[in-house]
Amino acid sequence: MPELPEVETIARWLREGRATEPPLLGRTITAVEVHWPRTLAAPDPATFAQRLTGQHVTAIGRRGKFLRWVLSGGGVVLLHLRMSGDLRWQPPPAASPQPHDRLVFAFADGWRLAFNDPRKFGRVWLVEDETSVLGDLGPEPLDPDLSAADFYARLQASRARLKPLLLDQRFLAGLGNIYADEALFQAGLHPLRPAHTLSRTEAERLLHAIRQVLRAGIAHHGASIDWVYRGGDFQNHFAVYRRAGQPCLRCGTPIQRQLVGQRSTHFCPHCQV
DNA sequence: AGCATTACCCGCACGC
DNA sequence: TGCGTGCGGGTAATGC
Repeated sequence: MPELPEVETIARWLREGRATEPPLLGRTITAVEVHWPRTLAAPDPATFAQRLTGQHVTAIGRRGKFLRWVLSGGGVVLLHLRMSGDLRWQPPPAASPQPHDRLVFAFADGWRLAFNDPRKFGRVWLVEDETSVLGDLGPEPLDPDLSAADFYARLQASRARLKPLLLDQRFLAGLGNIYADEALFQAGLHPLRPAHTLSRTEAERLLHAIRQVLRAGIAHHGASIDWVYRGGDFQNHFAVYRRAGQPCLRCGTPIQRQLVGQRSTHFCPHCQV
């Protein structure tokens, strides 16, 4: 799934539609099918379907890795695709559900939008107060209001290792495994380095690297590294992720792979000290 | 004790 | 066939 860049991309095409797909904005919801109830974090399926019927989405946004739909009649739908979630438009006439369709939104003109999720990790909420779900998220790395000084202060406040810290959505919202590895490489920082040991200069370098890597990921519509998602081509621009044993693009030293906090982590043992 | 940090685990599909 | 791996994070367990 979709780390931030892909969520950004999905938000864009939900808003604008693609050549062969309608935009989500303004289309009236006539029914909601719940094929896998556990996908709904809240409320219960009957309430969810009843409250959405007759409404339309007036605005689409993103916060961290959450997609955000503002509803005409009040309330907000939040969607998290996790590892294998996907949103798929289905043209009329309505066919039987695809394998792994967990939630299907049906619209007045016959088009349908399916939340498809093989691994069943994805979640959808319908809330009045979105802070109940998004409240603990850290700042947006691409927000210009996040200053280098702020970022340095946040690093100073933590004794955690850099890699797990970058994946902690309370520290920073939206970074995932690929982008954490790529950003640490670009900043020349070792993933096991304790956060509070970074200098101001190193903190500034890291923030800059994070922003650059995220912008590159967005520009390439995310990465397609396995069967889950095949939209973007950022995988062709990885410096370290999934390149274990291959030569570092900067110094030629073989890239190392190591589990850190249960997540596979890739780095150059020479460039990242 | 109380906080911060880390490990386990959740469905499923794929490649070796 | 079996095993390792995974674009994530809630919760239980552990560490300080």
